[in-house]
Amino acid sequence: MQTEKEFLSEYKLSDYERPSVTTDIAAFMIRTEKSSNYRHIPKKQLSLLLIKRGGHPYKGMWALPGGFLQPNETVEECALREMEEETQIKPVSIIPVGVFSKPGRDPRGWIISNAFVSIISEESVKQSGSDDAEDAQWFDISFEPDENGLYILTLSYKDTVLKAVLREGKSHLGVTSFEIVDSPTLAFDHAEIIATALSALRFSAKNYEMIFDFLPEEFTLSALQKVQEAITNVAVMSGNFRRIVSVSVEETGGFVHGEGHRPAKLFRRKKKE
Amino acid sequence: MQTEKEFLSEYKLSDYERPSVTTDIAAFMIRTEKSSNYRHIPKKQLSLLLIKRGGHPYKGMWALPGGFLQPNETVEECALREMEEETQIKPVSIIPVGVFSKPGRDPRGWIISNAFVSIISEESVKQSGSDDAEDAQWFDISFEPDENGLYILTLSYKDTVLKAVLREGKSHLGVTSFEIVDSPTLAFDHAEIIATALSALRFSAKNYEMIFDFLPEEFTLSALQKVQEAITNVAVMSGNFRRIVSVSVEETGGFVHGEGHRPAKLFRRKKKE
DNA sequence: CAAATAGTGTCTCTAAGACAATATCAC
DNA sequence: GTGATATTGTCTTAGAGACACTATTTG
Repeated sequence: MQTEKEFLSEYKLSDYERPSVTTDIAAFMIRTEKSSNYRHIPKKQLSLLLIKRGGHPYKGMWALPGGFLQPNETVEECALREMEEETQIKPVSIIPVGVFSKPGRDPRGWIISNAFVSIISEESVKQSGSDDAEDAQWFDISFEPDENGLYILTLSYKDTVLKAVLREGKSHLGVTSFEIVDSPTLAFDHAEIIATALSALRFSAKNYEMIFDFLPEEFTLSALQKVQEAITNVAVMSGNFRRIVSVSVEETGGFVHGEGHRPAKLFRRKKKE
Repeated sequence: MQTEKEFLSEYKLSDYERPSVTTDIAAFMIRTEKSSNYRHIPKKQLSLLLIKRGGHPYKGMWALPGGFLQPNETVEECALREMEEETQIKPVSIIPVGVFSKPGRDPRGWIISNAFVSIISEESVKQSGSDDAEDAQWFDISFEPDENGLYILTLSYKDTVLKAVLREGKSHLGVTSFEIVDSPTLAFDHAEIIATALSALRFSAKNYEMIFDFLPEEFTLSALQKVQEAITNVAVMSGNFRRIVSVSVEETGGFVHGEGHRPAKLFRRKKKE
C-alpha cells in the first residue's frame, strides 16, 4: 500500500498537457477634461489603458496590459505585478472579471486568460509620469447598444479610434458577458474582455462604493457624481445623489474656491464603524 | 522583418513554465425530506455533492468533483464534462465563482482551479440513479457565522460530518470569498471553494431567478419559497414572497391534491417576453 | 448683476415588510 | 369539525426619482 508521501514523490504533473495562463487587466481611469469656460465645471471621461504591441502576434495593434502567470504567485498577484511592470502604476484595487478560455483565442497556442478590472486614480497617473510613454495610452471609452441591439465599443485617443461590435451574452452574478461580432483593430479577444470588464465596473458602481477609488482623498460631491455618471453613462439628479452618498462621506472642513461660482465643500470617504 | 506568420511558425510556448489547470464544481441540490406528519409540508434541505477520493493525495477524504482542463475546450465545457463523467448528472446551469491559485494549494504541484456553482434539480438526480454510488454523496450543508465572527461550514451525510472554520475575506461583485482557518476533513482548499461558491449561490438567489432551476417544470409556490429559504437561510413571509415572484410565474391550471389541507395551484416559470 | 454651481427641502410613487383575514381540503 | 396550508388583501415604512427653491461665489 502506497502512502501519500510515496505517491507524491513519484507523481509527475507533466503527464498531462497544460495550457499557458495569463492575466489581462482592464485598467480604468477617470480623466478630467480641460474646461472651455472658466465657469464651467470640467467634464469627466472614463478611459481605459491600452498598450501598443511591440512584437508578434498582432504587432502594432493595441491590447490590454497583462502577462504570463509565474510559479509561486496567485492570479491576483500576477495582475498587480504585470500592471506595475508594464505601466509603473499601482492600482488601488482590482476586481476579478472572469476567465477567457475559448480555443483559438490566441494564435500562439493554448492560452487562457484571467481578466481583472483595476481602478486607477488620475492623481497616481500624473505622479507616475507614465503619461508620456508612446506605447501606453489612455483611450476614452464608450460602450452602448445601437438600434439593432448590438453593442458598439469605441476607444479613442487623439486620431486613433478603435471600434468593435459585440453581442450581449450570458449574465452571471450581475456581470454580463459579450461575444465579438467584429473587432478588426483590437488584439486577441480583448474587445470581449473589455466589454465584460466594463459591465463588471458598471455593476459594482451601482452600490456607490468603489467610485471613491477613482478620486483623491478629498473631493467635492459634484466630482464624485461626475465619476459615477462617467462610469454608468446614466445621469442622476444631484439632490438625490447627494442624499444617497451622504451616508458614505464626511466633510473635511475644506472648500474649493476660485471656480467662478459658489465654493464647494470638500468631503472624504467615511470610514466604516 | 519578420511577418506574423513566420513568427508563429517559429514560436514555442514551451519556453515558459505552465501550471496545470482544473475546474472544481460545487453542485447544489435541494433535497426534499420525508415529512413525519401526513399534514406537514416536507422540509427542503440544501445539499452539496462530494466525492470520496479513491487515490492520493487526500485518499479517502471527501472533495468536490472536478478535473483537468483539456485542449480545445473552455473551462465551462470542462466543468460540464467533468460533472457528467464523475456523476452522470447534467447540470441545468453553471455559474463561474472564481479562480483559486494560491501557491501550495495542491500538494501535487502547481495547479490552479476554476470554480463553478452548478444547480441540480432533485428530479434529475433521481433519474440518473447515481444515488447509489458509494463514493458520491449529497451532503446536507450549513454555513453560518459563530459568535466570534468566524464562519462554520458543516457538511453531513448519515454518520459522516465534515466541519471547517473559515474567515470572511474580500467581497467583489456581490460574492464574498473566505479563507480557511481550519479544515481537517475536506481535501485541498475545497472548504474555501465551497464557502465562496455558497456565497455566490446566495447572492444570485437574491433576485429570485435561478431558484427555478432547482425545481421541476411545475411546482407550487410554497415549494419555490422553501427552496429560496433553504438557500439563503432567511425566512420570508409567504404573502410577500408570492407577491414578488408573481411576475415571474404563471399558473398551469393544475393542482396538488391529497395533502391534508387546501390544494395548491401548480405554477411554471413565465417565459420572458 | 449674471452665470454657474452648491446645497436643501418636499412631494410622489414604488416596493418591501408586517400582519390579518379568508379559503379549502383530508382526515 | 380540526389542523394544516393556500391565497388574498391592507397598512406602514423606507427609499428612489422628480422637481423646486435658496445660497454663494467670481468676473
